[in-house]
Amino acid sequence: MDDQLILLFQIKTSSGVPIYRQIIDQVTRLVASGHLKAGDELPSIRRVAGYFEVNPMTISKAYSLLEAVGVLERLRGKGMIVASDQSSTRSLKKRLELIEPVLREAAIQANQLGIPKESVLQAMAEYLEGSK
Amino acid sequence: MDDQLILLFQIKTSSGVPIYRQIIDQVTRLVASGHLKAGDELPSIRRVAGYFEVNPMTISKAYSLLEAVGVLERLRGKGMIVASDQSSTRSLKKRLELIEPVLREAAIQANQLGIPKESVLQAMAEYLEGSK
Amino acid sequence: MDDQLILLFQIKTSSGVPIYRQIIDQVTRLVASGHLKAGDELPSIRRVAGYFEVNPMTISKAYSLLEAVGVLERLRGKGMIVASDQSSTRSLKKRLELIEPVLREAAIQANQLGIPKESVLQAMAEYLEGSK
Amino acid sequence: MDDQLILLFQIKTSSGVPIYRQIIDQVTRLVASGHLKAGDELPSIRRVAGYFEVNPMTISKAYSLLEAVGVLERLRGKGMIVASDQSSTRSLKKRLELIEPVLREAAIQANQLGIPKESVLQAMAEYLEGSK
DNA sequence: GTGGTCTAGACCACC
DNA sequence: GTGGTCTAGACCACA
Repeated sequence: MDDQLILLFQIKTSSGVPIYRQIIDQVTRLVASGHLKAGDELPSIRRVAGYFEVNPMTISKAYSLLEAVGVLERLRGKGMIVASDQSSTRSLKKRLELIEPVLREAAIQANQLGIPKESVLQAMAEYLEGSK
Repeated sequence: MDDQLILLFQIKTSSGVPIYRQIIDQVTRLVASGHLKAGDELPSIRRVAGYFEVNPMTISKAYSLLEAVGVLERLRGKGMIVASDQSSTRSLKKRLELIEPVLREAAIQANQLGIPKESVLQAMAEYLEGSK
Repeated sequence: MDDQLILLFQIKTSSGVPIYRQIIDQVTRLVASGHLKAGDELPSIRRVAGYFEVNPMTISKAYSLLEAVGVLERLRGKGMIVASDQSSTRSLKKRLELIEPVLREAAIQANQLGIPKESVLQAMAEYLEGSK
Repeated sequence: MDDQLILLFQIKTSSGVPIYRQIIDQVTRLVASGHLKAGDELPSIRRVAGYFEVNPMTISKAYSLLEAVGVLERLRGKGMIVASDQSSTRSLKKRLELIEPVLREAAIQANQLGIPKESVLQAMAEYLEGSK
């Protein structure tokens, strides 16, 4: 497992979202988008914990929950790998479902603020380019 | 202070988001969108608490934080009103700043999922209509 | 009683200090400094309340407390006047005692902030000129 | 977090000033004067509450407001630390701004009492020595 | 271990 | 009537 993968993680210590949640969400998306494929190894708990200077228990919790959901598999003595059956999460439809909540929330807030639809979409388009 | 205003609040107990946060967010948006103007009275802590059957302290916490941020003002012995200087939150630019975080987050997630820009904007457009 | 006197009052509705306290403190200082002398009439409760758009009860409370302390006297059907015996509050020593609390508080805060003595005194000197 | 820090707090129950305000003011000054630096840990809510025999919520309120103002930061599951960006409160100029209100108030009162400038400054100088 | 949230109820100050 | 402050104690989430 090389360091490259660790760099795929983006952890913000003070952002309201709990660290283990950030890990879970990002692994889920990396798998759904195909950046991580069935059988790929994940960086060890110790590596991630050391790299981000967080408690190993926190990473462990994230991995365990991902295992419970069927996204990861535990390989005795080796570590965690992406589970074999990930077919269901690859389709565009499935991926759109994953971002539906945050899109809906954004839409609600925009409407409550009375921001015109065009302005919202324009801003969104910008951010989509910017976060590439 | 009539009942009309209380109806502007939408509180969902146990939706993850703490009650006092829901109040804060809604008042902020009502002010930013112009539904609440400088000098407008807010429903009293006890009224809101009674109406939604929550503890007065919970509402008090929300109002106090809104005062600390400068959105509300206290009228001793009378109640809370919208603070006089709200010029900074009215412009479209300022309102766009208020939803920037959630839009950015949505953009990041979409890109991590590898969803094409057009699909995201299309979905967003739908939700904007839907939440009106 | 002319309007001049009303102008001697400075009421800040939103300053933490209760309105009736502001009235009391200012009358006390006006008497101690000799701006108000024994027998002088004070503006009626209605005038003050009307001028500052506050509840007459608030002004009444302040006058009553000043009467209880012996600073004012009630003249049946006429209003309030400065009490006859005010000799004890006129000396410089007595007046210095009146500002001791606020000076001490300022000194404590300055020391906790580690501000050099000279800077504090210089700032104070400025404000003394400015508030004349 | 050792006991040293708790000793930096001075809480006077029932002195007019609410307990949570006393905490806020003292932390603010400790940070501004450099006694507390960015990253320093604060004594836990439970420790302070236990030490002074006050309700944890009271201390929590103080810490929360200090976080809202940007003086403190939360370390999830660990505690509160002094926020990283405190550059704005360190300079002598900024510290002078912090005591400006109380100095101004003192100046106003002194002038209303007609106390000569020299007497005020002399008294102030004494108190500055006395409160060291 | 840490802080966050909420409740139920008390007492106070102000208007 | 209004909000402010505090208590005592419960339960939860996070590390």
